[in-house]
Amino acid sequence: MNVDGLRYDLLVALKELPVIRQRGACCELPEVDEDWADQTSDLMKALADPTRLTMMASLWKAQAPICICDFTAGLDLSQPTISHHMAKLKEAGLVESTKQGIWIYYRVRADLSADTRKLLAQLID
Amino acid sequence: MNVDGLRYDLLVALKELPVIRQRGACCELPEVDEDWADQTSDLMKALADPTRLTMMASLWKAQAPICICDFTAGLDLSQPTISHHMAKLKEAGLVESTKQGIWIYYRVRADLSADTRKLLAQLID
DNA sequence: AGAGGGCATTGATGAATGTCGATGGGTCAT
DNA sequence: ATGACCCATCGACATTCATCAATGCCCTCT
Repeated sequence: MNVDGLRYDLLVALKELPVIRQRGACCELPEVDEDWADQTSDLMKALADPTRLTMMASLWKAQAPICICDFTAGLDLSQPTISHHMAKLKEAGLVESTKQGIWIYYRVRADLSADTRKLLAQLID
Repeated sequence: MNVDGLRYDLLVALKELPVIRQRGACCELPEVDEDWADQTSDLMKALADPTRLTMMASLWKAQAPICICDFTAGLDLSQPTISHHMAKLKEAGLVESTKQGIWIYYRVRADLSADTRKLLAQLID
């Protein structure tokens, strides 16, 4: 059954289908802040790797500083690669480090925003 | 002031610092599920792009199907690029599509897990 | 049937990314 | 001071990714 070229069963299937569309005519999109998209995608990029996610989850669960050497020993990757991934987490503002003799301890950044903390909790817990 | 080669101010700064460490000795890491890391990083990768985040936020806010042509008209990218990004969101299981005449409408997947919904709400709202 | 619009797919290209070996700076024990 | 250990940086390489032009399929209107 057709009415103006639209099938009613699909109209039902599509909740709140926009207006009857005409060729070449487009609708407006909801406003999405460009800066938000850029910043949030940067955060997602920092977490878009299994190794970094594992590191972040370890630090989150430990609630305490962890030495880089523990990651180097525990994860099956070379030391430069571990260092590189941790540097990315640091660059993203997710972790901070403290030197302790010959060791360097990393921890979840103390002044992380509440939003970011909720996000991590939602991801990891 | 030094005691056993450790400075007290750093001990204070580092809550719950692990045991006094010896050279060559490493500690155990909190358990992090490997499958969780792989799956979650895949989800992060799907969201690790400003364009895809904008699309996802539009669909999330609209709470209704949106025609691809609206994204093509609204975002400053070529039609194949828009199509490519939407295909990635679909492959990640975040959106679903319905054909409607010559148009294709996308929406947030109806059977999205509660966890993923919470994550998106945390990100977008 | 023919024309034209909407969208996915393909192929190509430049940029970004993950990984490692080699190197170097810094710290501690001998 | 010398050696050993920890870690970051550099250079190189292979892979992945974002992007676009060209193409083709499907749908609708005439």
